[in-house]
Amino acid sequence: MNRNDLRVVKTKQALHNALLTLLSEKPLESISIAEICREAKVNRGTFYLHYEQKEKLFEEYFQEIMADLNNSYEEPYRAVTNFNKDELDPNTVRIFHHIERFKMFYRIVFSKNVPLTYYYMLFDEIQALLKRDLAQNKNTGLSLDFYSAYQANAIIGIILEWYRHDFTESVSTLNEQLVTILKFKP
Amino acid sequence: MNRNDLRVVKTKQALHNALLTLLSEKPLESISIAEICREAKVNRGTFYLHYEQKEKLFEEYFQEIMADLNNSYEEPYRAVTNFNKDELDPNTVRIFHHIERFKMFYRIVFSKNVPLTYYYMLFDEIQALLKRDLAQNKNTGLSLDFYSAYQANAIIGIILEWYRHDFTESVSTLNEQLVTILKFKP
DNA sequence: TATTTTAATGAACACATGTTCAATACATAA
DNA sequence: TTATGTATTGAACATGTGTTCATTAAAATA
Repeated sequence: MNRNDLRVVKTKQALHNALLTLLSEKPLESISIAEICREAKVNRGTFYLHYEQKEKLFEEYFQEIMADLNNSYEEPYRAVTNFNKDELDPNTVRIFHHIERFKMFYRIVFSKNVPLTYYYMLFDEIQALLKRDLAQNKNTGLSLDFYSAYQANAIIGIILEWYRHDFTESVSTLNEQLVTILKFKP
Repeated sequence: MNRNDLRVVKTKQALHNALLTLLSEKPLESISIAEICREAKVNRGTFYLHYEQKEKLFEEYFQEIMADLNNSYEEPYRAVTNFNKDELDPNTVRIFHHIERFKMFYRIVFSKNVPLTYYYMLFDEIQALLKRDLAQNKNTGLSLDFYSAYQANAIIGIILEWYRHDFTESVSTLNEQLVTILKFKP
């Protein structure tokens, strides 16, 4: 399957557009593959030539979003992960901006009936960012795998709670909360 | 639908046993409702009388596991959540024991193609435990919702990483890692 | 035990899934 | 432009999904 073949490009584009159209009408879980194909005017067999599930199609979008998280927010996010807690400026935390920007996607990612795949994609991305920054600290007895998993998922915990509040709080409120938590010594 | 009616009890039991039998052969995602009903010798229509999806059936088991997490581990877990970090004895942390005990279930809960539902059930349970313990600390500017979400999901982050290592590390190694992380001041 | 109530059944329905295969249409490269 | 390669199509098939409804069987209760 040659990804550059115009036929392939056309088909994938049609499926992408069809999914986006349908997503604006109803949630991912109630969209069928047959429906996507009807909308895209693509044979159902052709769908299976490119994707196993409708989730794989959505995954292609999500990868672009993960690239955004990685590229645009790497530097400012590092400010948090460095854990210079007392010098930390809430406004340098960019991750919540990113989430807010792609709110409609994260509503899907965090919805109950969606597979864990997307959660792992987000987790992997943040954990990789953290690992890069934490690699310097060679603390004896501290496993980089577990420590980065701990910190990465903690951040996602806040995002999860934010999602459950239907993203009502402002980005700066979230930033302040994170900074307060990181500074807090019980 | 009377939950005490013997017919209901019998049907649910048959479906429970059928699911357990099939789960020992293959993953949840590749088990069909029709298959469960054939195995349980229950009419497919009857299944829909009690559950909407096969996931709801699995959920009934998982609720028992959550009850175990809540009951047996509440007290010792509190030792961690009190954040008397320097006095903390790694052996008092019981949550990893619980996970290890129900390893086969958590393999399902954390697998890629399973819906987020179970993740939320685990998250809710741990967050509720934390909220109970953290309610005393009335720290200005610190939201209990976000702080407990942060801490609860951080713990799950460690469990997630453990799952990805296929639970190879020992429980005491996990306990030590958690204590080290909690003591660590960057 | 006899009567009432209601859960379970089987059959049928329209639609979705996942797969196969020969026929066709359309890019790419000669 | 033509020849070659291959992505796409349509049709078919077995199976699964989710729902309805009259009938049957088995509990609860009187």
